[in-house]
Amino acid sequence: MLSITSVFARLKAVKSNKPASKAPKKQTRDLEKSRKEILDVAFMEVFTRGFQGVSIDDIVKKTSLTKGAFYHQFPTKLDFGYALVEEVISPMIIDRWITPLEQFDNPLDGILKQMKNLIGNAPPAHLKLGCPLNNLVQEMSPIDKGFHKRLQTALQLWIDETEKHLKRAKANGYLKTNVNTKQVAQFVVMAHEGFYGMLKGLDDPKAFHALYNVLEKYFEVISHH
Amino acid sequence: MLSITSVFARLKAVKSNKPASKAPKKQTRDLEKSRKEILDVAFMEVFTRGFQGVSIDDIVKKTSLTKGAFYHQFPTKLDFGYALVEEVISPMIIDRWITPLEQFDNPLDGILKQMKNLIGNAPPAHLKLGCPLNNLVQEMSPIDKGFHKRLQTALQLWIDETEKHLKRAKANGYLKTNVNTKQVAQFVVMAHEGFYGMLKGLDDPKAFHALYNVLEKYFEVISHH
DNA sequence: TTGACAACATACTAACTAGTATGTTAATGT
DNA sequence: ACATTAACATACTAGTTAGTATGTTGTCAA
Repeated sequence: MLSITSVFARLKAVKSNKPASKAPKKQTRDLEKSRKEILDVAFMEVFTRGFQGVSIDDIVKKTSLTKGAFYHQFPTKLDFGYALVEEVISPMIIDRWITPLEQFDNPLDGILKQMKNLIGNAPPAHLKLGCPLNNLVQEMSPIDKGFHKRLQTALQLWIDETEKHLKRAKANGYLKTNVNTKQVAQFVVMAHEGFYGMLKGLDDPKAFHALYNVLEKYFEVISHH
Repeated sequence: MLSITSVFARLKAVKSNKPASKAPKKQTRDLEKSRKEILDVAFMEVFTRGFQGVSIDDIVKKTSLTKGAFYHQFPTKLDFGYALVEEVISPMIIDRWITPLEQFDNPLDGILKQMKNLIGNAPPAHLKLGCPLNNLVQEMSPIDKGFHKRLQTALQLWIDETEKHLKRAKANGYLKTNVNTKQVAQFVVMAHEGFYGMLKGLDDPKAFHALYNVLEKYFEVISHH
């Protein structure tokens, strides 16, 4: 049984759950829970085979539900894809790449350390799948406007949240005052996508360290010491 | 030999029914020519809609040929995809990103200038399509071994050829002697893919300059002056 | 308790898909 | 000049696809 959390062990449970939990009500029908189950299963399917490469029949077959439930949640396959971006992938980015930075006094260290944790130490089997967001950007952004819009929003969120921490780095005196935080934030997110894309294409496990070293050196250049 | 010099310029180009320039070689059947026509048309289709998003019927419909010709050339859709990578995309990378560097005494300048030419000055409509190689890497690399192998070869070619010019840069005294040319070559190719992916996702035309400036600054750090 | 409706399940369809089977014709060697 | 075959064209198939039509049942307010 594949789930998001089993793949990304560090990913905490996100999103809402059912209303106030009083008595253990044995619900056999729960709209939100069903939506979560579908999106959870579908995430892995789309992640591994692409949006166009996955059929709705495939998804529901891996679910405890049926096609009726699917189309009760999502009017069309595209709408389902939009929900994937907004309700699964976007929160995941925050959880994996932004929230952890809060623990670092120097966000630059946090960015590097997190890259090492989540990319450098990832098993090759995971690296071959790339980045869920980047995959969808490359595949669906030019094909469908609705996708493009939502993927753009997700990317911009990542950039904006990264910049907040870079501003904090500047305020804390780690970052030189003349560096353009917006530029660096864009570059950092670009590097994430580029790293993922590269490691997906190449098989060389040493490639990460090569890329990482370059980024590290760049960070030194823009840092006070 | 396929030499697609300006693929991007022929977004709207019609098929080139070139009458023989010299001897009136009025061939109505030409295996190589047919292969070229199919791959040429198919490249744009796959480029815009993805490999899985394009059907063989779609492709042949945009061709002067039919399905019979297609399957006479390619045993299966996958084999056709492999040919796309090897016969169209790989030569394109060399044409667009490697060969132009020969004209530069300082290859680092050439890399930056070429990025500005082919990415920075590209019309937004083209940027939205991303990079043909990167698109296929993200979409097909985890799905099919044959694709993965050939895409990896193409990427490695790009890296290796880039490194050759970086070594030349070092020999010419432009690059500091202590820099690892292989690392930098990997980073440069990663940056290309990252740039493309980023600009595909975002709509901001200024994003290129932000990314470019960072890369330029990094090049200064590793350069003699 | 009982409608009433939300949350499903099941069965179906029209369109599309990769691939095949088989026919047709242009080129080529002899 | 003609038989052979490579280079196609045409017609078809079995399987898949997104989406729909319609039936069933759990849940809850009154």
